[in-house]
Order: sequence, then structure tokens, then C-alpha cells
Amino acid sequence: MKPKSDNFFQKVYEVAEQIPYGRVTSYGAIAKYLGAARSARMVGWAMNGSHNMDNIPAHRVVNKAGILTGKHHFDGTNLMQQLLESEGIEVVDLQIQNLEKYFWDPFKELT
DNA sequence: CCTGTGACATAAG
DNA sequence: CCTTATGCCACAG
Repeated sequence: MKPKSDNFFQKVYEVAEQIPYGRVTSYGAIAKYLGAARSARMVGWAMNGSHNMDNIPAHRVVNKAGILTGKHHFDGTNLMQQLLESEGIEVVDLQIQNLEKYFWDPFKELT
């Protein structure tokens, strides 16, 4: 395990780095943007390796429902939520409120 | 080529 | 709301 390819993962990191402050996006959205809409899991997996990077705000990446599904991969129990709240994002019970308002769509913002 | 894996997504019970 | 199950994909070994 612990893959560390280049192409796909690299792209994931690139997009993740570009997520603006106070914004979030979903694994599916990133995957789709990368051309592998059904590889959302790969995105998450890629984030797994984001530990080695500095500019990868993995906490800004949540599932489609805006739930902090990957919070268990962070050190603390509420670190992820704290980070998001620090950015002005309303998070309740691990779920982002007004997701549409904070959602950062790669297609809309990057293309 | 085949197997295992995974921070998803969706459906079903 | 919960857990399972299935699909799906890219990649490491």
C-alpha cells in the first residue's frame, strides 16, 4: 500500500493546493475534474499521501454531502472541523453547513 | 494478469 | 440513522 504515483495523484495534489481559503470541495468533484469521475476513492487515497506535502489542505476536501468523512485520518478527533471553522466555515456534527455557499467547484473556478 | 486497497458514491435493508 | 453490499477506478506488488 502507500502508493505514490505521479500522474493522478499529482493532479489531485495540484487541485487540492488550489482550494481557496474558506472553501471546500468534494472527492467526487476532484475526481471528475481529473477525468476519473468514478475514482473519487483514489482522490481520498491520494490525500493519504498528502501528509508528505505542506500545501495540501486535506481538511478542505469532504464527501459529497459535505461531511468530514476523513477526519479520522487527522491527528486529533476534531482537528479537521476546527480547521474548517477557523476558515469561517460552519461545521456541525462533522457536516458542513451551507455547503453550496462554500463549495469550490474546480470546473467553475479553474477551467 | 491477478489481487488488494481505499479519506467515495449509491442503493438497499 | 445505522450497517452492508456493489460498483467503480487507478495503482502497487
